[in-house]
Amino acid sequence: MNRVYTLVVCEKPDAARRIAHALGSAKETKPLGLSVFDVTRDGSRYVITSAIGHLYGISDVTASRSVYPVLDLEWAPLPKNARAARAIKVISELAQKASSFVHACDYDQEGEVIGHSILEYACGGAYGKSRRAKFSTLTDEEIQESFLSLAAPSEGLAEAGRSRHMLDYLYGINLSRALSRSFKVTKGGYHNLSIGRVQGPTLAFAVEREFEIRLHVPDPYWTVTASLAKGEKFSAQYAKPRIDTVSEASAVLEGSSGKDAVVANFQSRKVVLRPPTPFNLGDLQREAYRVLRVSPGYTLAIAEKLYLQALISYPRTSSQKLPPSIGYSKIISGLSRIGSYGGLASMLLSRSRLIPNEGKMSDPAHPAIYPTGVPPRSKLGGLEFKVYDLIVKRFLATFGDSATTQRADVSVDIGGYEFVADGVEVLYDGWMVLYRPYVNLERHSLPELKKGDRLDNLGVEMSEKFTQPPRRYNQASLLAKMEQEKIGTKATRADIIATLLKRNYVASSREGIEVTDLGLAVIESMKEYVPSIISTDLTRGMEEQLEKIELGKGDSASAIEPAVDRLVESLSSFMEREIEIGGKIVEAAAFDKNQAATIGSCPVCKKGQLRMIKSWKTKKRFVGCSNYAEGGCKASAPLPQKGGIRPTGKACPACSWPIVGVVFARRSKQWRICVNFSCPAKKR
DNA sequence: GCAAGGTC
Repeated sequence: MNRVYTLVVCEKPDAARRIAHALGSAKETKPLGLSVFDVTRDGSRYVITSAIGHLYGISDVTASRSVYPVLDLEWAPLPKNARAARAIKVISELAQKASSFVHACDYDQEGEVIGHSILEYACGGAYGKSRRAKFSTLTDEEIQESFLSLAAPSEGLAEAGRSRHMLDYLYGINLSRALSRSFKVTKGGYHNLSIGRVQGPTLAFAVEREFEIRLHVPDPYWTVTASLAKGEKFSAQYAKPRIDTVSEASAVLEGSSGKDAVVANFQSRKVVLRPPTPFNLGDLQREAYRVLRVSPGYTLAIAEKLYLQALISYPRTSSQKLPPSIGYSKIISGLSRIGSYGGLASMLLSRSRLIPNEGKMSDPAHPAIYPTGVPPRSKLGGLEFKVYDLIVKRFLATFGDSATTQRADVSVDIGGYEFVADGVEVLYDGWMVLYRPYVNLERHSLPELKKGDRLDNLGVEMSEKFTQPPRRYNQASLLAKMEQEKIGTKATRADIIATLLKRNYVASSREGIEVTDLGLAVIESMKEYVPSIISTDLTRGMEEQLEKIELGKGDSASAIEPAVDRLVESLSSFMEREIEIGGKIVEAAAFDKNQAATIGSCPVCKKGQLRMIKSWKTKKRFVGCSNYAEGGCKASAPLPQKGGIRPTGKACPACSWPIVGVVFARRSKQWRICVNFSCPAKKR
């Protein structure tokens, strides 16, 4: 056997496996549990192994977590990560006998950094002499092609990526420590507070919406609706959709009730609906939330799994474009042999030309998400299949014909008042056939009408309504906002939202995402001392700098040094007033805790509030009175130990103890129980 | 028990 080999470093074990299989028949060994593949192709021997994501990161050389500012940073193996440490050991040993190196991590900024660290620190500074494999999908063809056109590594990209790590660490760690320290010097003890370049603006988006909602004053208005028929029934709205006064609405109602209804105008026109654009990750996450109610984070996890099985292309992409080089007809004929896609695929395969309806967004390293056409090796699980099906049908639909709908508008005169209605009907399905059952089009029909037609007036009604505050963000719409503002990466936006929830800066309720008092207090303190951290400007400025570095027009130091100067200045003014800031944060956290735990007023002492308490001893939760201390009220009651407890604000009619809701799963039915253990209404 | 970014 050839003793000389090229060491191929991939980003993750599954990528190493796919690359090895694409290059030939590989022999696998597992030193320290890490897969290593040995394969010979065209007379060259390759030893292929992988990282497990980042193996190195920035580490703090100071020991204590309550010290800031931290400014001396260095790259080091990730601490407390035994798997990463084992991978470094294996790669270092393989590197010693390697004659050359291939950097085969994902082709993007972060992938460049992952490979750079490994080649520099575990392979004796081999980054500069390594060669880069560039692929955007893990299909055999793309991998083989990438090995035929190995290029020099992108040093600018690596430096830009390393600078990004530095800046985020400097801002994030120092400001998070400043917040936590302000809490500690005020109240003592540690409270885990954090802020960063992405958390800051994301929380600020939710705060802005929170204010809009809290400051909204509902304005009454009235609507008048008529039930009409000509063979087919339909309803029509008074032409002024918002009537400001009850007297005006009553006049319309009186003037139109029981009066002749005559078509004053009828128009219909054709509307062309273009096919949907290919999915980028955000589009997929939003659509999966809309049609499957799957959270953005979970959708990404499923897509990642499908990618590693080579069923779809790289999912962490912002592109909405599908270049012809991916081989449209080959993919579609592949799909025609999978499951029930044969019929849909053959509709497209019979065409002379295939042209996808591309969107505007692009990505430097990857095309939009598309199915590879490779059949699944084993049956896909329920949700996995649903997400795969969504991706396949979206891909097919982008090649479909434009659909045509008929849009009709009618205006009806009823006793001198104008009422309007519209109808939407599909004349030609086009791409919609390919995208069922995910098409989002509301059809409602109108009967065949023409000017002068007399209609049956089946009754007119008026109703009072109130203007509504803007809707709360949910996880999908907040993610969409982050995407729109270009904050975070496609791969981490869902995680950032999870962190805000974990910190209790926001809470997720049935209505959506609500900002807590703690979240408000954190934003207020940052607004005063480091306003840039809650604004998207910080990211914008950083991106500009990084792009220069990537293109070789700037260096890391010139981006980092001025940022450190500004940060140090802000931190010192923050520290000067940390007791005052801490006071507000402590108060807000206490308020939230109290708010969350309060179940209702105490029927025994009639002074205190009943709260949910977790026993130190038994770790079980129960209800106790806030008036318990120093010989106060002893009222208490057990609680179910499983499920979410929701205050209802209602009292039991039989015993006047509070009624709570118990939920066992998201969106499941809420069970309402009286918390009083000896409530007379309970049959025991 | 601190960021944001990878991956498991």
